[in-house]
Amino acid sequence: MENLNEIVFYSLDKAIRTYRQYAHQQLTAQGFDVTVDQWLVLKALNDNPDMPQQQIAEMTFKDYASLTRMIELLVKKQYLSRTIHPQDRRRFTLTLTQNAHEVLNRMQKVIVANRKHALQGISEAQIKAMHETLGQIIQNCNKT
Amino acid sequence: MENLNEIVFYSLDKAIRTYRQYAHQQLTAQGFDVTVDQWLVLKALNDNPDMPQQQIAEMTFKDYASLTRMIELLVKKQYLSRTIHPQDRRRFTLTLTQNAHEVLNRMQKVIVANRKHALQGISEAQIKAMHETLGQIIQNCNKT
DNA sequence: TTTATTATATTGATATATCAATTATATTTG
DNA sequence: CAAATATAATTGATATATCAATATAATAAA
Repeated sequence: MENLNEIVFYSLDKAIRTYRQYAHQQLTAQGFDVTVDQWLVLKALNDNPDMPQQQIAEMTFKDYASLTRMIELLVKKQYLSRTIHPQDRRRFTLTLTQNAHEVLNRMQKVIVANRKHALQGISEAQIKAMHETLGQIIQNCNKT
Repeated sequence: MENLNEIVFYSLDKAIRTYRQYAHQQLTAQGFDVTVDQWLVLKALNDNPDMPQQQIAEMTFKDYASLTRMIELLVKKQYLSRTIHPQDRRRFTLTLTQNAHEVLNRMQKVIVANRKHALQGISEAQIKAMHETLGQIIQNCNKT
């Protein structure tokens, strides 16, 4: 019991990696060329149209630099269009293309199915408990 | 309550990222030039001297290709020495240098403190429950 | 024993993570 | 208004993740 604390972070790491692998496999198997991370960014941009990139980055748990590069990629893939922001010329207005909307719609079913698959046999109560524990860990690690 | 399932993976992701950031900060603050991942690989190699890289990779949840590159780095940093395996010339024997042993010893205290910090205010029972839930997720995602 | 197959590890290409430095623009302050 | 400061985003350098392809050696099959 003494070393239980010591390995829970490995399980955490392993669980999220295993889930990501599974989710990615399902998506590519269905012919989507959007990664889980790219999906997350598109979703966040879609739900928060006029939000600065930095806040999108925080919302998606991504580094600013990473986000910049992901956005470049999504523009190149023609899922995003980037125009200068009318009020603040340091910023950009990022708009999802029609193509992006279609892909998001088609992906939704797979995403939901992935989560359901990953949570098979786990009760709402367990999920809630884990959620709370994770919240505590996040809080702890944000303190010095 | 309906969308609880849908966000637990974000919390998972966020928790492990936040923990890694915290752990990394603590290590660099104490002057260590070994990342958490590198530490994990050194530890695994130390505990399993004659194990093939593929198994080390599985044990550390790393991709084979990633591991190859991490090992290169660790050799360059003079934490590992690499010699051809006497029984199987496709393989290498990886040995920790004296320097690596010393660093591992000195890091141990910080690593343990990091985990303790991250788990403040969380009971053994909660940790155990989370551990089980994570195990179930891992199992689920390893099935088709 | 030669060939085919399998196993071990590396390499290349691309995506993401992180830190530090930089550019461009806005805002504040003197 | 001009200088200092702050903000938004990008860029560079390095580390890691992932997939596909390759090289080399070991083993199995013909």
